Amino acid sequence: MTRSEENYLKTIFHLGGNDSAPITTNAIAEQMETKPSSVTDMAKKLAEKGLVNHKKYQGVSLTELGTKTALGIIRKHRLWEVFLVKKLDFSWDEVHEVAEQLEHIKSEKLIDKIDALLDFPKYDPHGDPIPTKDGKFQERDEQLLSDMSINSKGVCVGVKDSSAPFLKFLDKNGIALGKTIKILDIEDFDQSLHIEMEGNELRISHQIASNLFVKRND
Amino acid sequence: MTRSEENYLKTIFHLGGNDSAPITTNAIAEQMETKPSSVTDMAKKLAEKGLVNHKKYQGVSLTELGTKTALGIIRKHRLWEVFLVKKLDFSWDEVHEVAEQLEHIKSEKLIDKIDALLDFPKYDPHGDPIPTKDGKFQERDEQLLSDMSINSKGVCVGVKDSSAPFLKFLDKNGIALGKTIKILDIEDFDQSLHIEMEGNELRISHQIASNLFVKRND
DNA sequence: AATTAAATTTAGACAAAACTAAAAATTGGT
DNA sequence: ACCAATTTTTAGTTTTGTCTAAATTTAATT
Repeated sequence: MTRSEENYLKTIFHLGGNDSAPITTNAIAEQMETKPSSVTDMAKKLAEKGLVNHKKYQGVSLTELGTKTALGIIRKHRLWEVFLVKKLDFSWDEVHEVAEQLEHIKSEKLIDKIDALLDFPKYDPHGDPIPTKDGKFQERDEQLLSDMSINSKGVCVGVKDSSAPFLKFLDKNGIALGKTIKILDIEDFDQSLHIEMEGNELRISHQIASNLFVKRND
Repeated sequence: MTRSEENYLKTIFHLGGNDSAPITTNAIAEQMETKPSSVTDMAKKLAEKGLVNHKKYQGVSLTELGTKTALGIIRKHRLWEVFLVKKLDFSWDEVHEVAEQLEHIKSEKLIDKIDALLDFPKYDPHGDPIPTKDGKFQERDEQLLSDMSINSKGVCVGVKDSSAPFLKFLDKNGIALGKTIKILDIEDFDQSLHIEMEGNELRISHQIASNLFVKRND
């Protein structure tokens, strides 16, 4: 497996899609900031290796093997992110870039030892679940803060957008995973939210709320 | 810097050589298990980037910039080796392969944090010195066990050959860095050594002794 | 000094992964 | 059902790093 092949598999996985709703080459190209023709070339190669299904003009979907492989890479990415935050004091907005490199290191023993060192974490610093060694996902009961109603409460368990600017915004406003948020009011005009968090009240836009996952507990 | 360029610089550094005694393309090719013509191609590229000096048919030597770059890679390699042994319980014969991959990760912050986590080690698990951030080497007063004389004593401080088979041999015989060795006798016939180490006596071949660095202390 | 042997470089080719531009297939609208 | 617009693929080119085979330079020997 080359680095490029691994990156394609990961992207295809993240774009979702299944046999009945395959991913278009255009979508993959846009996500990877490359050209559709390059995607077609790679799709052929991956199809030959049995990692994706690809019918001409009909898009791409992961095979079982491809899914397993993608999950392995995502597992490594997320474990390295936890390592960087917990052991090396990186902040959650700094880890992605480095993990993009570390996820391609080939050593089963290495990643298993990192897993053990971290005491087998279930979630990465952004709240995304870490697949188990045998490719199982710990799905979680969660919903977007923007989908909740007035007076409901929930614990912040993840972010949908894990870009540095968004994460820095959260830091600046004291929003972090594990904190409990109560919705005091929702503005009719722009759907902005008035929330309470650890005794403090603050206002956040709908766009912020629609990128925060919470676990409802009221 | 591509991975390949980094590997060439590292190899050229390890082969030693200086401006008055440059490394031949053949030597580099043999070390890297590639062809001399490939080395010539890369030598040109590295020369253009100011990393090596290369005169046609006259071999290759590192420039100051090339040396600095090579030391940076070697620093990363050796720090990762220490990490693998101290934090993840790898044995010293397992670390090289993985470190060969990890040394190419590009993040100054990452390697500085690893350095700090390990409490700024001066030597790697094979006793090789770790260059400082500004490219300084901690040279050490050491000599080969095979160059010492009868009745002299020394502490084992490094291995010349760090291949897995040799390291496993040492493990099997209880030889490790930090142990004190006294030479009881040297056999005229084959230069094999009769040594004492922590109360035990054993016999080792000249070949073994010529791959063990000790610091004399008698 | 000439010739041969060895080392090194050049020239041309290939594979991987990308690109551009052109061709082909699909989709949607009428 | 057809035409136009969009999407996707093909064909041909580029770059990086490698190779083989041929040519060239250096070194060694007589």
